[in-house]
Amino acid sequence: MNSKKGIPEKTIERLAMYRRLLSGLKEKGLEHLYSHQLAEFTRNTPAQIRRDLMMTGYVSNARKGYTIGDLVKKIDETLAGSQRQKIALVGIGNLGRAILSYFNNQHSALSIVASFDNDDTKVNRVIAGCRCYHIKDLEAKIKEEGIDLAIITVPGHHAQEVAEKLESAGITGILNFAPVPLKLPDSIYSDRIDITTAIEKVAYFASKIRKEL
Amino acid sequence: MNSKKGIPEKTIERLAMYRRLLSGLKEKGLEHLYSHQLAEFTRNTPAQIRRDLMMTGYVSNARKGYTIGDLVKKIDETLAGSQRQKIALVGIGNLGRAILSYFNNQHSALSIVASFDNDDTKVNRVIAGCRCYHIKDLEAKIKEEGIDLAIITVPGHHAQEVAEKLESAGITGILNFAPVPLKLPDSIYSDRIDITTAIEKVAYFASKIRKEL
DNA sequence: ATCACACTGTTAATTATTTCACATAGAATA
DNA sequence: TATTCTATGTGAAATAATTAACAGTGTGAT
Ligand SMILES: NC(=O)c1ccc[n+]([C@@H]2O[C@H](COP(=O)([O-])OP(=O)(O)OC[C@H]3O[C@@H](n4cnc5c(N)ncnc54)[C@H](O)[C@@H]3O)[C@@H](O)[C@H]2O)c1
Ligand SMILES: NC(=O)c1ccc[n+]([C@@H]2O[C@H](COP(=O)([O-])OP(=O)(O)OC[C@H]3O[C@@H](n4cnc5c(N)ncnc54)[C@H](O)[C@@H]3O)[C@@H](O)[C@H]2O)c1
Repeated sequence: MNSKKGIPEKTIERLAMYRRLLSGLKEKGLEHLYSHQLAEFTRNTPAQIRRDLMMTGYVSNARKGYTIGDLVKKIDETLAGSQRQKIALVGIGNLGRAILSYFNNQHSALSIVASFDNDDTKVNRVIAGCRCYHIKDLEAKIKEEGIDLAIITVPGHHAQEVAEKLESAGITGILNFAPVPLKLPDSIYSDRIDITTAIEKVAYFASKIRKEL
Repeated sequence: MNSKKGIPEKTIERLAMYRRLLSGLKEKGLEHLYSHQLAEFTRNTPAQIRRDLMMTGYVSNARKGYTIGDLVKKIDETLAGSQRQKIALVGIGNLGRAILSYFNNQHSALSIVASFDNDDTKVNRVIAGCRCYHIKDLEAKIKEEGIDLAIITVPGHHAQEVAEKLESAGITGILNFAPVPLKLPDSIYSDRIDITTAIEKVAYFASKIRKEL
């Protein structure tokens, strides 16, 4: 019933964030809130909030604001969060392990069900309930488990090669932490988190602020 | 000589990325490249590249494309990367340690010079050449070392409190990994990396692609 | 020395995102 | 029941970001 054609990327990001925040508030016993309250929590404007929530098709009952439970449910639907999706993580290094142990405690609809490495000393280790397989078994395992998504945390110069393996294994979405843009067909959605760049950006704008004062 | 008023955030991010990529290419012996080559490497359009590089004020010599060395230097200037900035990292957990050991091997103008935790068992440990101090010494240490920036990797419910400590210690830029938006005055630039949200976004668009095919 | 070519720098057009502003709705009050 | 009042949903306006288009330029070929 939802699904116009095309919710903006930025809105999707914010919806995911609203959902997490709202779930937290619900657990604290809060039942209703207004756009300006959510705006306060998330550090943006009430207008933005309303426009974002509009995309979910949820209709509040005006005077009392949004009913948190229903809203969360509606965001779930919108984000297709109702469907379970399985994730593979490739590269059990420092970052990979951090993400693995963090993420699998958090989530419901998404979970990391297998990890891969090319280092034999890591194969068969179990971290956060998730076993590490050798990279050579990647395709078989992904097909066997019906895994849809992947997180890449291998060194930069291996990222493209790993991405291509994931592609031929049938993965449709990749989140890449390696500092290298991936060349992939449009039939795969891929996004990158570039921590170094993010720090450099903070450095730039912080130093700009310092100069202006 | 550069510094119009206000290079867009997105451009700053891309410039930082171009710089890293170009530095790599230079080390491999490449001296010149065209906007369409850099576009190929970074997975975007030549027009975008040219527009971004325009902001640095660098002028290429038409027929041969950009001289990589000079271009990197110009990006350095633009990103104020010439000035050294010191960084503090708060929260030596899984993620904090991963970032610390990664980042301090990488960079020249930016480095993490101190870390902080409230867990006594972590205090005084040295990771990647960086000593961990007790959080109660945060303000003193930051002032003593002249630290400008901070990375927050503490659990969500401590992030705001830590951010406020950083604020009163005089920090002007924060990169926050906790899944909580921070309330801070405009005199501090703060950005957030939200890994969970990023995965959810990939899940959304990947499943959208699957449906459309 | 001249020409032709391929790529740049930049302005203009397009597209995406955010903000504004207001008519509408529906609880609460009397 | 009628009235008031605050917050919503949404078109329209404003702003930001990307893409296209093209005149200009220096290089290498002739
Ligand atoms: N650690 C960080 O905070 C951080 C920050 C920014 C970016 N990154 C990027 O994330 C990636 C991982 O960083 P890290 O610090 O965890 O590195 P790491 O060296 O600790 O881990 C890399 C892991 O990948 C495995 N690996 C290497 N080649 C492989 C292959 N072909 N197939 C499967 N596994 C392979 C290695 O065995 C190792 O376990 C790197 O690309 C790094 O640039 C990390
Ligand atoms: N690990 C990940 O991949 C990941 C992914 C997404 C988000 N995050 C976020 O990053 C943050 C850190 O994650 P983590 O997995 O490293 O957690 P962690 O529990 O391993 O580490 C947290 C560290 O912060 C310290 N700490 C707690 N309160 C503190 C305080 N008041 N002052 C100073 N130090 C304090 C703890 O002692 C611990 O060392 C969390 O907010 C988490 O939500 C982590």
